[in-house]
Amino acid sequence: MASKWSKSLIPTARQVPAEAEVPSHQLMLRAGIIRKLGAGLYDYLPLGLRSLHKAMAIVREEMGKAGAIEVLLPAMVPIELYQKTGRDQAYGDNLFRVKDRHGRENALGPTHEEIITELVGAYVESYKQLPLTLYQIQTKFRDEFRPRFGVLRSREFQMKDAYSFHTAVEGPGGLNEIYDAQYAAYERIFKRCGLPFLTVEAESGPIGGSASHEFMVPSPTGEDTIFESDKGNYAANVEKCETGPRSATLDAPPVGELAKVHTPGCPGIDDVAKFMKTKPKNMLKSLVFEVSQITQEQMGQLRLKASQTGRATSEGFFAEYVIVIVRGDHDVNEGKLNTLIKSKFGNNVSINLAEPNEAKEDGFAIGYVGPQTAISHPGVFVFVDPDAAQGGFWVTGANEPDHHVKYFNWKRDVIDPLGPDASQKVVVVDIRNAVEGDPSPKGDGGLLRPRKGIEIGHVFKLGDKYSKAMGVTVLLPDNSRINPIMGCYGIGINRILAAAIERDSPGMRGHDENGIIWPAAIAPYQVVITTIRHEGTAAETADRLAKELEAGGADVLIDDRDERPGVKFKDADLLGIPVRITIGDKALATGQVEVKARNAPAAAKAELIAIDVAAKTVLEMLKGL
RNA sequence: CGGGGUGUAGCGCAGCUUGGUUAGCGCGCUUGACUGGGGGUCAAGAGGUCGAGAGUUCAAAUCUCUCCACCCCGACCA
Repeated sequence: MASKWSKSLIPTARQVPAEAEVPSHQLMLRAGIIRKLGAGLYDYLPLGLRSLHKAMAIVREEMGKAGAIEVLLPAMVPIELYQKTGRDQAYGDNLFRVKDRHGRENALGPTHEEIITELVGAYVESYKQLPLTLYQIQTKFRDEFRPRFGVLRSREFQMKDAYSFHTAVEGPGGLNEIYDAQYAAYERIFKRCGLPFLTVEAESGPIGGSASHEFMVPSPTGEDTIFESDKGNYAANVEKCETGPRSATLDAPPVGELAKVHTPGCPGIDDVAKFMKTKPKNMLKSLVFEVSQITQEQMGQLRLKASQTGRATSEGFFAEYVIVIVRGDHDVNEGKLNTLIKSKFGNNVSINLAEPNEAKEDGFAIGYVGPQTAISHPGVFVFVDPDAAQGGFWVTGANEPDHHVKYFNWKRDVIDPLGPDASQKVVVVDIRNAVEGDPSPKGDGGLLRPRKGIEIGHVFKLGDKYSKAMGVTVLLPDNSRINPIMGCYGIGINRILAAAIERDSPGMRGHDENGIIWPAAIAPYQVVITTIRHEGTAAETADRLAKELEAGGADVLIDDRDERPGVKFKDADLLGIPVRITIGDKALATGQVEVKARNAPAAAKAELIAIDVAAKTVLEMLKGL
């Protein structure tokens, strides 16, 4: 049955609620799709739920085609499961915790690797049962620092999360095969949802794992920064984005005498630059990181506190602190740093910005640290970005509070004093976030260009991180046991809706000055029938057309309200239903109705079509929307 | 968590500086009339713990204190 507007709950608003900043948020509120209940908490009204369900249906179909099987796990899970993998710590305050009446602690799941692994551990005993891909569509909870942009970053949201289990990475049934199948399914899903998207290499973050890709809808309102090579053969999230070779020299001759400058109350780059009348790009920024070793059992909890500045461990030489030096106008990339640290010190270490007071006790003048620290702290490693490993007029910290130096020179002030240790202690390496114009890592002369994107999907190759931590094994043909290899694959369903409204690519605009322009596949209705006066023949014709359209598979909303035509037209545009059929006396007199696509230019006239063929014509039209 | 800001009718806002009738305006809502192809006109209405609590005062939306919620920027993150 077609829906009647007057019988539904579609509270449209003329004015934009003050809290909404981005177009999708504003329009979802104005069109009566969502309503805010609290920070990052939204009611989905009838229109919103319809779209959500449509996106879910597409996801389910494509998951099925990719061989994934649907399950439903509890949203509330015992905290012990997350403790087993250390993610109760890794997720930190983002994890919602609830105590039950017996005082038992539970988490509201932010993502379900542990829970699915537990399930598979219980029932999957043999390699014969693998590969296995399970998925669910479920409400996830994350206690975001700062929920914002409406449903783009909310504290409760619908996620499709799939998990695959394998005995091997390569070969038939291996992780790579399923990863590729999920990747392909994602491309089909987003294409069907009418989203212009690109896939980028990504950092895996607290989920962990070896490889990962994100699916991004380009949009100026996106929170992620993507870099693309202008040769079109490389794209990555800034968190992951590598750069091609950049030249570096620590041998450049000094351009002036090292001079200490009193810079009272200027710990920040910008303050110092202003104070010394120079630019951040002429400064060296030194960040102090603390390296800690972590045992497999107590991941994320045990921190080794060394008494000296450096010491020997089973891993070999072990630094307690690492200094990272980048140009003042650049940012340290913690993902790159993490990878670097792990390759140097082993997988059991983690790295964090040093706690200022602790570091001060250990002799670091936080806020005024410079590369010369490497000399006074024998155990400290120094990683230098190539752009910082140059000659020039460098301003940097003097390693004492309220003082900086100018004319710092690598060779004279660090390399030579260190002597033979220098090459081991001072390492030049790509350690910063990419910036516009950096060389592409493909090394083909391409240059990196930035843009913003909304992350709608993310796929990961997890390896055995979770199966190992959870103690899950399967038997192989030779009767040996392994921890299954895993992949995981997430889609933010709510974000599909917001991204559809935000989208702005040629021929794929998600909104204009009049309202939303839904892609037909996830529009709450495909057709809205607007009667100029809802009575008599017009009302009957509306019902008749609705019936024919529904027989053809389209969802129809009949605007049966006793409103003036102007109001109905404005609301129809605001809602963004792909096709509007207008029924008025003039056309009706000649047996016709008017048909207009929402994405047609506002000035374009509606097409007059005979009632008998109207449904057929509209159904045909919808295929292209 | 740091910085900034806002809480007055469903939505958007004024009033607060300088305390003083019954707290206003626009949109929306109700009723009636006229109207009827891009957010109509007129008339009559309904709707408020002024975020909460405490204090000062003869008197508090307005001044003071405490708390709460929300928004923006940042640090951190799907």
